[in-house]
Amino acid sequence: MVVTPELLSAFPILKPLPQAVLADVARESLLCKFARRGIVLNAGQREEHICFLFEGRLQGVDFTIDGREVGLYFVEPGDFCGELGLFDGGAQPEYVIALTAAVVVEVPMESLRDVMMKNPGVVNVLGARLAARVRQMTYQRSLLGLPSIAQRVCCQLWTLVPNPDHNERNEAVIANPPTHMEIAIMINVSRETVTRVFQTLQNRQIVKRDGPARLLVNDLQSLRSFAEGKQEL
Amino acid sequence: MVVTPELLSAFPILKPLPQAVLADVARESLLCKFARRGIVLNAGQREEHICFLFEGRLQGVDFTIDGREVGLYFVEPGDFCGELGLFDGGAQPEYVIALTAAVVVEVPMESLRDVMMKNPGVVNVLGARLAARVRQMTYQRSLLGLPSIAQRVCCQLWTLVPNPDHNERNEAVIANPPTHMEIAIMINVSRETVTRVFQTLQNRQIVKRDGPARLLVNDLQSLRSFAEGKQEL
DNA sequence: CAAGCCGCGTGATTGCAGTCACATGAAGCG
DNA sequence: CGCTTCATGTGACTGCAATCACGCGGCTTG
Repeated sequence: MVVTPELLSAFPILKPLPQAVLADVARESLLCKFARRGIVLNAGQREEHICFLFEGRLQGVDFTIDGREVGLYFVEPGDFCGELGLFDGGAQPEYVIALTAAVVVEVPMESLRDVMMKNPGVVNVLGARLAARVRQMTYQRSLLGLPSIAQRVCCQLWTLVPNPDHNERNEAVIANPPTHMEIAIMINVSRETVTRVFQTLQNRQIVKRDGPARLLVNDLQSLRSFAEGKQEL
Repeated sequence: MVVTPELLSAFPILKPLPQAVLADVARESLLCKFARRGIVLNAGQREEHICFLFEGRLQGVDFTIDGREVGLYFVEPGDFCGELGLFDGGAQPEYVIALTAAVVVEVPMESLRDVMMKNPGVVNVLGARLAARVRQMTYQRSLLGLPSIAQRVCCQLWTLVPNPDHNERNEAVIANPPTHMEIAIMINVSRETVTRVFQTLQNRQIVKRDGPARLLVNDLQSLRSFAEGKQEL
């Protein structure tokens, strides 16, 4: 499908680029749709494109030596993934799969590498993004150190709440929430355990399902205090 | 203490730089010694230097909300840490502490940033290093997904074996090995559990202590098959 | 040299989350 | 429209690692 420069400029990282460059990149890019559970990026291969997510939710996953699934990060609309090879030419280390039906713009790695070489600003932005990724992974790792399982679930839920809502209001909506299983592999617990924590949160009216594609958080402040361990579930 | 350009060129990342540049950087750098448990980098602050490790072993550590220590990575001689701020100007996310007495070259972030701007090659090398860091964190995260605790310990031990020895011979030496506690926080287990696994490994003559500062691995292949889950402990 | 600290070793106990098994209900699909 | 698949809900059981408590020996340190 055709990709317009306007579509590309919807992504914060690409927005600062001059129109002419955007047009070039757009010409070489592809608009792809993925079904739920579709494989967006394959591990082990030298993937030939960077994926910009327009709609839906993706998850980076890895597998342990014995075949267990491990969740690494979520990708939200406006963000991208698969950029590691830009820096070292190496293979994609982890799989990226679609958690919901998703719309993705695939930009060839080569064209982005060219843009990167010519526009010093882009290198900096991409470097900053990679740094942010390291920070996020560090945070996620510290989550795994929490001894209380319920706290882990609440922390993960808290990170799924759109940032602007964190302090603003006392309720929020999480669109296209991950399934219990998908949350479970992020925080090293079993699916049933996540279900049981959600059950408790629902009983206390802290969260509420709103159809299959929306999760309401009624009481952000309570969720927060559980996440921070100020209150026990 | 005085830092010579020759000392700097002992580090693979700096080696390719022209002598003149190295001399400039050397003039602004400091040679620091840290005692065991010394704090090399502080979390939360905007640290003003990158630390190149000359001798000893460092560990990046974070803390959970409730104060538990979490191990993130080890730094070996020839490597460096604290570079994240170079990319996004942000604060150092985690602490870095000395596991053994250590000799460190502290290069001011500003001078390295200058070098980076002027030598496009350096940006690429630093970018590649950051990418390697992401790959390493991904691997470490997948370790945590392993259901068998003994396997986790063996995997971590395996990563401590110097790379060149991996396939070469059937024995190896780990210099300045981390304590059981320091290994424990890397893989989310208790100190006692690490001790018990080591006890088993010693009984089977797979590893052996050689004084306080050296750990002998007698049977690399066995260690490997435990790490890969091909054999149960 | 004595004191104290620290890293390591080890047993007993226990609680908690993993696992298994199955029910239920909603959503996709031919 | 019926069938299947998948996400979720829930109870019973159990095993395993965390925790606690303590001993031991070596190293620093005053």
